[in-house]
Amino acid sequence: MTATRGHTPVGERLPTLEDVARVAGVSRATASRVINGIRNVDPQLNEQVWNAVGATGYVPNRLARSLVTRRTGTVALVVSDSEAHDDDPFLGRFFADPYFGRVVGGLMSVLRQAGVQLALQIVGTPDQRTRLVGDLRHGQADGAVVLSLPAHDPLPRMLTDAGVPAVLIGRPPEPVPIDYVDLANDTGAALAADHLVGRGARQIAMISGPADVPASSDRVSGFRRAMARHGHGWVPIEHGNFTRESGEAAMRTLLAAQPGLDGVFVANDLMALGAQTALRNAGRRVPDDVRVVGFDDSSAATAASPALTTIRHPLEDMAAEGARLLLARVEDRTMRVSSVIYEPTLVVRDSA
Amino acid sequence: MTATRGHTPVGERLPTLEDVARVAGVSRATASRVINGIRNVDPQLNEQVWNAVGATGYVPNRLARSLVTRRTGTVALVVSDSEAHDDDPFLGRFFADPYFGRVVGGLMSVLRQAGVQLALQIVGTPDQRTRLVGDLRHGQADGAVVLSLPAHDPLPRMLTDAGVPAVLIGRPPEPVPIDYVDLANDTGAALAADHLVGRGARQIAMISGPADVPASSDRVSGFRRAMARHGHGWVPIEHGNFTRESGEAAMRTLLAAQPGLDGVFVANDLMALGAQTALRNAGRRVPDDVRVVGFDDSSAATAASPALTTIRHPLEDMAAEGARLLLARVEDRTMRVSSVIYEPTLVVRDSA
DNA sequence: AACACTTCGGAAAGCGCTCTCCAACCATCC
DNA sequence: GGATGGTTGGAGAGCGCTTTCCGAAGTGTT
Repeated sequence: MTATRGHTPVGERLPTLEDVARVAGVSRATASRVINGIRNVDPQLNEQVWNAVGATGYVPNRLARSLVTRRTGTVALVVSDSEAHDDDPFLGRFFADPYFGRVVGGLMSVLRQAGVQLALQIVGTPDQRTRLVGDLRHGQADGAVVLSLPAHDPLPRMLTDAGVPAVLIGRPPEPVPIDYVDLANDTGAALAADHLVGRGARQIAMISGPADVPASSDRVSGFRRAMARHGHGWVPIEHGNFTRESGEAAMRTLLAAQPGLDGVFVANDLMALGAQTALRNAGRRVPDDVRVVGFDDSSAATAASPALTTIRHPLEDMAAEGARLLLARVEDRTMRVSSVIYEPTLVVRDSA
Repeated sequence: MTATRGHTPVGERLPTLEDVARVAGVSRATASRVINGIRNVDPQLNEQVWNAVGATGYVPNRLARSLVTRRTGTVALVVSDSEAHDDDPFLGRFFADPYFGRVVGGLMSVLRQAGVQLALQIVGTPDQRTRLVGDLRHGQADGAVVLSLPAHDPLPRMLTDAGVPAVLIGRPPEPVPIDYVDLANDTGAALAADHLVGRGARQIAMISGPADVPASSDRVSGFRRAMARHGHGWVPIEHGNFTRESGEAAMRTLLAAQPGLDGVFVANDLMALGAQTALRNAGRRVPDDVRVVGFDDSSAATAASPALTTIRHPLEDMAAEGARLLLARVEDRTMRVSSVIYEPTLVVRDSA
């Protein structure tokens, strides 16, 4: 069936508010009021208008509406990657990682109910950043959720300066007056430390992520502090870059330097997978010879063998809270800048 | 610094084209032409306008522009889930699955370069479908990429009827004149069959997905046909629902019915993971006692132990092609309806 | 019955932009 | 020198909607 079958035809174009008004025998203003439920309108006219809406098959034009209301019913999900080239393979990995999807899922769980849609934006170059901020100031979207990847990202600051409602997933690398949700990474690391020690490990090392990523450095400092409390004033740490391969390499290095190692905390599950491979290749059994604790409780953790003991962050909940925070700020821009920190939990499986 | 620092102030509001024109000493029309690079404009005026743009910090308002050009520079990514309740836990799983992210990554790789952004939409109820189609007809987005989950989804048909440019990822369950990209699921299943037989398996079964999902039924029929060619006129098949748990359960059932089983093709990696667990619990070694072949080559496949032999689909490439197809149709709506089918490949790892 | 007070619908002014006309201008040609 | 053709810039009409501002009713009070 064609789209207008059964409707009062109005030529080729889509029915507009004008058409509805004409059919209902009222003015455009009245039709608008009825449709938006503004002010008391005579029940009689009210019905006439709704009938006309039905007869014409009218659907409001969001664009036109947004132009005047300055509200779009859209928030931007900005993936900020300072090194992004146009076909950065890194981005492919990023999207394929469940991290991205979990964030989207968490956001959508809140946004859907508010009837808000999510527009995905990727920015890499300074140029793209400027354009993005410009578009956002124009109300291209009502606000932005920022997934900031690089260590020194000017974007959060630019957004606050421009007065764009924005919320960060993960704390800003440098202090910026911006709303954010984050995980207590240090507490999570401490949980891992306590567990390793509790399981009787004596020679404990850590495989960390890049030093300049906040989440990563927080895990390092949290782990160091907790280990110190357990009497380990110094902990060998090897850096990786959150990939499986880097975890495997780091584990080999660690093992070479300290063959008696019997416990390792790895800053994410993917690297932990690599570490397990390295351990297996070195003839170590997990968890009997070496205890391994990961971080993230990603799907990799349950797929691993032995299944990974790891630190779980409620990423969906965090993202959902971020969405709520953003929506609140869109509503009231003068709201006090706030942050919400989530506590991670230890998930004990087989690796430690 | 405030946003207008260093700019010719124009009061509280953002600079408009009008402001630029005034500063440049030309008419709004001329300023518009310069900014959009239309027609030959006197180089002198051209420069004046660009200077004015710099001086005012002007950024075009996309909304206003879209309203008149009827082009938004946005395509919608529609996740169609007929059973979606407002807080459907299924959707959470869907987003967390790398499938979603890989599609997004593939789409973005093309869309980014075209300067097009992606707006995520989830539709479940008939009501939401109608609204979505209405919005799309209005040019809320230039087109739609549809991820259709349910078996009998009216959405594809609705979109073509409404004349909205759209492309499906995965073939439509019922024939609809709509562009789509898909995987040769049957060929992939045949690959698995050949491999299992080639490895010497004699008693082969399959764990399939829901019968009414095209991708799933194609894998079943492809597998059956290939097995028939190898002389296995009949293959026991147990249904799962693509989750790990259902794979485990299906494997147990299969094993109970046919203890001598020595090869199994599982319609996706996640269920294959579950199947491996069930096999291990039943004291079967993989691949020595039972060979296992999965499907998808998801991250679960490499994380599994033993690592999964599986069928790889180039999902990113497929999504990218989908984006290209859509962009082409947006450009030329009369384009012939076309589909692109990708060939899967066998990835041999340790499980078979 | 005259007054103030409230309620309600319509006219019209935008929101910021594009693009069609049309007038003005320049160069060219007979 | 006037007619011709080709550029180029400006005026202004929209795109579809919301919302302010008013005037016209309707309600209640003295």
